[in-house]
Amino acid sequence: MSDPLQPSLLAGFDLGSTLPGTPKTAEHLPVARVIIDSALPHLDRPFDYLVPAQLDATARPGVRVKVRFGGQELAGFLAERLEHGEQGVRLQPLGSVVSPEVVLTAPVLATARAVAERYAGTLWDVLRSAVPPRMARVEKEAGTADEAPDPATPETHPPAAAAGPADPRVAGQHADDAPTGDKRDAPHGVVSDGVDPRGLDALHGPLLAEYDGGAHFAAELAAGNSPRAVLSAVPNRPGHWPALLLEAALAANESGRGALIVVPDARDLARLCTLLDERIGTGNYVRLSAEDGQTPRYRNFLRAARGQARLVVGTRNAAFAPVKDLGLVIIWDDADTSHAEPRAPYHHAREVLLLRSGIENAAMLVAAPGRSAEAQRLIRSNWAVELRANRALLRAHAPRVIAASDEFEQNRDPLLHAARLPAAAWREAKLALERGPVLVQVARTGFMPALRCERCRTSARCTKCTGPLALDDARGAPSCGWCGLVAAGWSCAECGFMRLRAASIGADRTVEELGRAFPNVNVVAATGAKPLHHVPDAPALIVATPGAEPVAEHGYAAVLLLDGDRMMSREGLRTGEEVLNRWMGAAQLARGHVGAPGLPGGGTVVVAGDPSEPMRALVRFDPGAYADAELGERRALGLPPAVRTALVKGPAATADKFVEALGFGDDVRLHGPVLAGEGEHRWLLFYSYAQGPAVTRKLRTLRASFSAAKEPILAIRVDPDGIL
DNA sequence: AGCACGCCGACT
DNA sequence: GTCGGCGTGCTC
Repeated sequence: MSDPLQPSLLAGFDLGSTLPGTPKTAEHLPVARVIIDSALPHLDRPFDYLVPAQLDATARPGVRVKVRFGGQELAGFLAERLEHGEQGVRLQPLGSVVSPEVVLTAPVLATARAVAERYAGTLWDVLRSAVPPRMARVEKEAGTADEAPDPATPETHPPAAAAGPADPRVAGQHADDAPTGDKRDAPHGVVSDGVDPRGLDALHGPLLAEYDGGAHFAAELAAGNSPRAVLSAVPNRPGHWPALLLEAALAANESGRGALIVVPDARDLARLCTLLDERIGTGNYVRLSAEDGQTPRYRNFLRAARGQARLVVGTRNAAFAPVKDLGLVIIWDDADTSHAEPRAPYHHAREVLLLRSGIENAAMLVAAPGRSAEAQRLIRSNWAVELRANRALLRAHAPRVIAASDEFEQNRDPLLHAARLPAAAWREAKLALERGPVLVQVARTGFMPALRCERCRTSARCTKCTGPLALDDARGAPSCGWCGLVAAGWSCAECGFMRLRAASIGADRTVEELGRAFPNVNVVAATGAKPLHHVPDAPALIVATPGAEPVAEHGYAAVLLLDGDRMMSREGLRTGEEVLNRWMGAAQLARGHVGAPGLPGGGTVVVAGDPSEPMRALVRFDPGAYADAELGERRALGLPPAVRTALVKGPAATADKFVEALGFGDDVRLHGPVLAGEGEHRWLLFYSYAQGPAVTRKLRTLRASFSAAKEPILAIRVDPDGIL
């Protein structure tokens, strides 16, 4: 069909052509620069084609095309139309325009290019996550590019599990209504996930103004300027963060610009969308999430691409969403690991938005319950301002935090010991259960994978390299966490016993044990596998793994953080930061110490474990200070994110040759080679932010020439997480 | 992945 | 002198 030599396509197009049988080319801008779908690094550059006259109208920049390349038909995006191609190159005709829909806008392409450059990856890899696959049927559905958003046609997501009942009164409200909304619109009796009906009045107030510099930030947004800010949200305010982010987005809308909000996962997205449905109406924003399924995802993507909404919200790939006149990008909880793309080039949504805000001259807001070291770096380098919560407000909303070092207390009562419950935690929980629900955060199984001898409790180690043995679901048998050796037929080095016991205790077992420690109390589990979004304001013990904590309507009377020591014991540069973030995530769900107007007070957080810096930061409820101290320390040690890193991995000979050929001097620290799997070598590079662009450019070009020389393609990861 | 082009051996 | 082996490199 796309073969230009087919007579059906040639019919009528040989008039004025240079050769008989050659189709006539477009008169104006006859050259199309095309980005082709190729996994090969040395082909990661645009190629030019001639636009046949018959494709002139549809071959616009940003459309999907098919082109002949080498011997095969390849998919591609038309990047731009030009008057001339490169000198001395015989151009082939464009194969076909797959769809007239413009799915790759110029700023998104520029962002994707910057991301590919920043992560030393190929442009096509980035575009694959930036532009969802085409679903042809969706394009034919009702609704044209010029049609106004129609709230009566819910072209959006399937009903989210957590979504509350829709309020018909808000349908038809438009995004460009006053950003503060109308107090009379507060729906009474509508209880939705994370939104306290009694607190809704507060949602309509200027929430940003509660942060130092927040009012100014909002005013700048509304005035059409592009300020940049980092913010740690005030805890214990059900529905606070979605309302806060919406307020910023609406301020940007007020200046006539679009806004984009990226959240870590479907659960957070459901919370945000519930609020958006109530406040601006389902038809007035676009939701983008890979979890919605391909067809709804493409349908929503098209609405954004056609400019039918000025607010786009979604998970990490939404960072590339086409938003007309983008004025503000927001990332919520940038420390959440879900923001990192698991496929090449492993880009992080925060970095994508950072690059994009620069390219589109858009404002940026990095908001989180805690504070990542990267966000702190933005403050330290004066790239962004810190919006600090009003201290009185923070004091009222922050819970009382008790650090319980459990060493001596723990062993007294066998029931508490079994439940890993320090006496102080038990006492607080007992008291709190008279006032409301109590959250118990336990570490995820994967977080404490150590195995021990079932008889003598000696930790199980690899016989070859003494690395820790771990039970891997995929393999079934225990294997070494360092060298990967499968330890079949293990026996204890200390006592010879042959059975292992998992040192990890899953949420389900904790439920059992807590049930015994708290007779007559309702104990339920909330984990990733068994999610629970919302719990009523009634006495109960809620056992949850980090990230899966349900929201309590009026906050938890107490929050117990039990597995601190186990979580802290994991090796890794970011362990402290991750643990604090997990604690903050749970602690922010506790009631405030004093209690804000309309909200009960008396919230307590008990954190069990040995004293540590993250624990001190939690007690002070100051994640910013902790991140700042961490960043200072990393700078002194020359470790990320104070510096940037890159990982090169592949067959030993190629990897070594590659690193040597990079030819970096003393300004790039080289570590390696480390044996990484079967015959593979891994190298680590450390370099400054200033050198970042030069280093990644070199990595890309060298990888391209290695690829052209038919060397095996190396894995390159820039700023990899979880390696150090 | 395909296809051109090139260098060298075999056959007319 | 010409045909065709397949090895190397390019693909708009």
